[in-house]
Amino acid sequence: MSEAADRRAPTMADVAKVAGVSHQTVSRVLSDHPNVRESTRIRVREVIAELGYRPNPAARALVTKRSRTLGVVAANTTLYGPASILAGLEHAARDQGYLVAAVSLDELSETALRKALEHLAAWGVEGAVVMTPHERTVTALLRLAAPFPIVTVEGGHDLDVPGVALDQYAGARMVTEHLLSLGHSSVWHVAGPRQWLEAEGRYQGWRAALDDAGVPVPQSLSGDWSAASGYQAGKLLAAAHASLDEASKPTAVFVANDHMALGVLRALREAGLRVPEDLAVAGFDDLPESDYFVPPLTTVRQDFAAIGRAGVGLLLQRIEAPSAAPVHTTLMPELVVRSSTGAPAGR
Amino acid sequence: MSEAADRRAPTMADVAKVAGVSHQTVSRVLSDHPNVRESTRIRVREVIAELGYRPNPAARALVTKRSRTLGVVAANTTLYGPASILAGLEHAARDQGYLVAAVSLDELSETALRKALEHLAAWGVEGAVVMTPHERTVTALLRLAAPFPIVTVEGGHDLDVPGVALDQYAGARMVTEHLLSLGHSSVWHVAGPRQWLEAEGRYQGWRAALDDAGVPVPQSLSGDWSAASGYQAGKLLAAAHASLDEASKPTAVFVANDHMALGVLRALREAGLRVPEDLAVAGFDDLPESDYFVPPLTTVRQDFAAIGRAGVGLLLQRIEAPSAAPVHTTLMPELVVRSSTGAPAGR
DNA sequence: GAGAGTTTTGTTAGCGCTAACAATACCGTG
DNA sequence: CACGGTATTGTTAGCGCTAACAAAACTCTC
Repeated sequence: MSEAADRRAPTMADVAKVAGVSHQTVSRVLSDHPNVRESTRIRVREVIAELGYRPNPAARALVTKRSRTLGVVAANTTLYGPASILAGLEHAARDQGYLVAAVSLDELSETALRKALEHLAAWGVEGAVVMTPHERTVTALLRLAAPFPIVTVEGGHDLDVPGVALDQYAGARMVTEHLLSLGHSSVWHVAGPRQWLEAEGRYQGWRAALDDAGVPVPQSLSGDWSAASGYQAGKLLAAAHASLDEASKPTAVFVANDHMALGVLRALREAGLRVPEDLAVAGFDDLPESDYFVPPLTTVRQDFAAIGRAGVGLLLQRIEAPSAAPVHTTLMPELVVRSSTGAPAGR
Repeated sequence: MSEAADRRAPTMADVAKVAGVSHQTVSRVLSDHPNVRESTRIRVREVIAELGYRPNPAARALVTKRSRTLGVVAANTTLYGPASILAGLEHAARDQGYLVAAVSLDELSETALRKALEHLAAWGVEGAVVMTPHERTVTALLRLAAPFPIVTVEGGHDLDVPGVALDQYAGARMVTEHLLSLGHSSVWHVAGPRQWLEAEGRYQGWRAALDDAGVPVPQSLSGDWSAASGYQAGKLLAAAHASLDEASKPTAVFVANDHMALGVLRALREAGLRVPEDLAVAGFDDLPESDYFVPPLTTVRQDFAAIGRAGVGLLLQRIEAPSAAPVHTTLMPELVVRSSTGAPAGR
């Protein structure tokens, strides 16, 4: 630290001078170019370490036209699912040498999405993953032309944008069939908001399972994913249980996510109904705490890390070959059976 | 689109040529420099819109030496609290014209933190917010010299790094005093892991409240923040309730977070204890679903958006004046009373 | 309507890096 | 040891932008 006032970060030229080579040779060492004599490589590496040299990413991006940055646009990042996917995406991107710029949408409007994409464009991201659970977001995305490739997560597959999604339909079928196999004459459903693609997929899977089994399809209820809305739906279920005749009263319900299922459980309990004896309940998501609900919740688990890896993989592929046909990746969920649908005594 | 093969993005020079001005004038329009004739400004703006010109952030960063990017390092981003803070930080940063690069730590080691900071450094962030809930992370942070300013969130205040934190101590006192005011002879505690600063703060607040009230301090239990660990602690509490004499058995417990409180509630229920009649329970965090636990949980709420704003504010301040004395901001939590500590009948 | 000031615009240089090409150094061969 | 070839290194240009300075163009005044 004796060299006075030289507080600015060392540049490639500084390294070159100290090592007694040209700056280009330093650049070659940094990019692992094969044609560098071993002794030179070692010497340059020493000087780099000694000076604490760090390549300037802006200069590199300027000349290579690659920012090595990916954007991620997500709504509801405080929910377990989206948050897990975000973490998975970041992990995968970092492994590939990319920085992740996160933008959270606090509202699902086209305007908010446009602003988010513009923000990312202004910083020159090479591509972005957009978590588009909502129908509105998807149509907005189709209208909006971003200056970089885009991949969707949970965005449905009838798009000409590549995407990764969990097979909501299959997951819903699994739970419904599990409930039917337990001897229930039918299965009720508390759906999520219809404009959410996940809600729609789960609804369709539930219906298809009932249709295939040839059992009657009860009126479906719906909520907004929150425990509060599940509680309201649960009160309706309790009322139906109390007032309908033996043949048509609900004995099993598939709730579209675990948070709402929590609300349902509470409402049933308050109404004096026992789970699963009077009414079996299943959810979707497998929150870490779902095993500690009263009773522990049967639910559907998804592999978020895999979703993140697939999303980043698809995006990088898209960046390399922007014109290739859009690819869709579908991941399978897994049924987790706990006592809310059977084994009344609990763990 | 008639100009063939001109697929590359327009540059400032292109805009200048079309508008019949020098590129510098375009630059001045972009940066709202006052000395530009109004008619020129309008003309340039038109051409910018017409060509769909977007300034190249790498070129700008190269010459200004400002990336206008902030890093955020966080562990446990799938938990409600950290996820909310992350969203708050992103929001505040975007308002200030900054991009947020998110890095999630999947392990709390010094190595993981170092790698995360190096990753951010390699992309030239101007500063970073590090969410350092764990003692180990904090000491690691002190050892690690990042080439940019750092601000901590929930990192404790005995550092020479500026930080924002919620007053855990005050929050814990509030709950404990609330329970004492209800007539309980003492309050038990299920703590978080001791190395977590939040856990420590809550523990100290609980103890201080008991000491000040001159009541006996029961043995404290502890968990790892998860519902599973809360369940284990709950079993111990139930056992204590069953076996201790009337004077020393637990009648009230303050659990260090809502997830563990959920586990405690389940264990107590399984043991046949009623909440709040046999044992009052309070948590900390106020999850969106805490109002739907059985029974609804008394807890402590924090303002995450405010934490985000404060963090970004502190960081920007630090970037402007890196040498200023470290400032610490403390935010006050709020007690939310629900039926798990009283009003047994519920809502 | 010339001179001094004030706007407004243009010109030049250079941020730190990589790509392309040019120039050496080194190798084995006959 | 001169030759062609290959391995290694150096030189030059330029990515797209802002800062600093230089030059016009426009104001006023008297």
